[in-house]
Amino acid sequence: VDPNRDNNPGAAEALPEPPWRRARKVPTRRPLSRDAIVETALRILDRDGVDAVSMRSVAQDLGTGPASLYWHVANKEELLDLVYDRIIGEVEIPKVASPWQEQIKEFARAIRRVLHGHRDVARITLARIPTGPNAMDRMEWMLGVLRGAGIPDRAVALGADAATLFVNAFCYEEATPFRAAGKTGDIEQGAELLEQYFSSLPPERFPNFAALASVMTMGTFDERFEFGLDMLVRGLESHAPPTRSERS
Amino acid sequence: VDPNRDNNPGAAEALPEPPWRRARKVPTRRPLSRDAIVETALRILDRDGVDAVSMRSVAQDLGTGPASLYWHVANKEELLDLVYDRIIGEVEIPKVASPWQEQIKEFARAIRRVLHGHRDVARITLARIPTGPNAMDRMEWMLGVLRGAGIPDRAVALGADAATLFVNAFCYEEATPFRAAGKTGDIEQGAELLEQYFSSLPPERFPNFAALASVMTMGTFDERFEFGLDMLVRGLESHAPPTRSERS
DNA sequence: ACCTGAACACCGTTCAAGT
DNA sequence: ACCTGAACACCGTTCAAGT
Repeated sequence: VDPNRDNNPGAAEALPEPPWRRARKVPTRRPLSRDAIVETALRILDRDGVDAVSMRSVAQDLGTGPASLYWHVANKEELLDLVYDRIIGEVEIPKVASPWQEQIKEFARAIRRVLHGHRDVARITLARIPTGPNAMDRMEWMLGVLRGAGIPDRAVALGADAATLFVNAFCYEEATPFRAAGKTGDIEQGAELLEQYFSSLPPERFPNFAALASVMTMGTFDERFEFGLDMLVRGLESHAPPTRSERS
Repeated sequence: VDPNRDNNPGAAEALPEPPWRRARKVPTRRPLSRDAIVETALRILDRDGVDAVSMRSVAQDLGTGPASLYWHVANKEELLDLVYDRIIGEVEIPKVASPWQEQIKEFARAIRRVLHGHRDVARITLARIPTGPNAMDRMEWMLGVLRGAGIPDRAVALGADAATLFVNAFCYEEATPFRAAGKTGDIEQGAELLEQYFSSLPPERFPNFAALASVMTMGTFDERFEFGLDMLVRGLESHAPPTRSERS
């Protein structure tokens, strides 16, 4: 786009500017647009995390004031919706012909990977019902896989819902830095403090914590995710018709 | 507490004030305390929801300024931790002797009920690792039930984790008013709009949505919760040793 | 030991006015 | 049609000072 050019559809074809005429006030930036705003928000998110994305910070990065954004997006909520759908678009839909259980798991892992690639973006996924085109395509795919597995419609709808909830909630937790009793810190340090706390508990009141202390805090996020995913798929499986090997 | 009374442990036993002496400056409120602050925060939460709880609003209800709270709580995060543990204390630990599956389900339902009784408090549960005494007692109980079911330690720890995640995430979603593309509204209206949207989708791109449209949006929260809960318990069950009837 | 006022560095959104 | 400045009504937290 040439900002020195008139953008008037009804006008005669534009001619080159006469050389003696001064160029129009030099534009310090390209014009605002929904896309430019979303892109900027995403850049700030990737750089400084979700809390750093504000109407003000986005506006500042675009060289304008916060009020100017409201022509292009309804409010912050809508802006985050757009950012989110853009990120979900990065999730590749598995197209290998593997058993449906493995396809679902691989898809869940892909979502986790992509969310992880954008700082703590997972913290904005839970509140919203994803209706953007990218999210819709992926949900459509998931419904297809489950229906293809012979799971009854009701279980497909409710199961896909539960699966989405699990993945989002897990990533949400994972994206939240360790917080306990007002102290904020990183995860490594948090796990250590937590283990200390658990093993300091009076064992007569907390015999199970005492017995499980090592297992409770040892589980890495990967381990916890895979376990939850597996539980979920087992739950879904119990709604699927028996396979040939099970029937025999 | 009589505010006209000295609170000096080392002093001689207090006498009645001589009637001619003017009463001390009339105290407009009882002194601040952790408990009073938590109680006030909870009252505001119950009245106006989680977003209305701020250091400023709590302070105002107590007749003071926000800075005064910081002597008693480290920060807002810690205050919310305390409020949360207090609410979790309302969850009754099931003590009926029913099968472990039913105990877990009843417990999950109790948590949902209690969270529901306090507006959108579920929106603060996900980020925090509950380490308050009430939450710890309840987790201890849950670990006991799962271990009692013969589930191996690793599966107990990871399974309890996943179960907590599910209940909290579900209630979180349930507590969030319908939000889509920046529009905010209540849930009834949201379900309607969502159904409209789903059934307006091009069926050649979204055949599964088209087929499931009614099932997707029809599911009430109760139905979705029970389904997810059941899936979860089925997943846990698959880690338990076979029962007598299954062995035979 | 406990509380306070004032200040710092922020928010999202609206609205009349400008081009 | 698109952008702006200024204002409104908020935030959480700190810190020196008071009692």
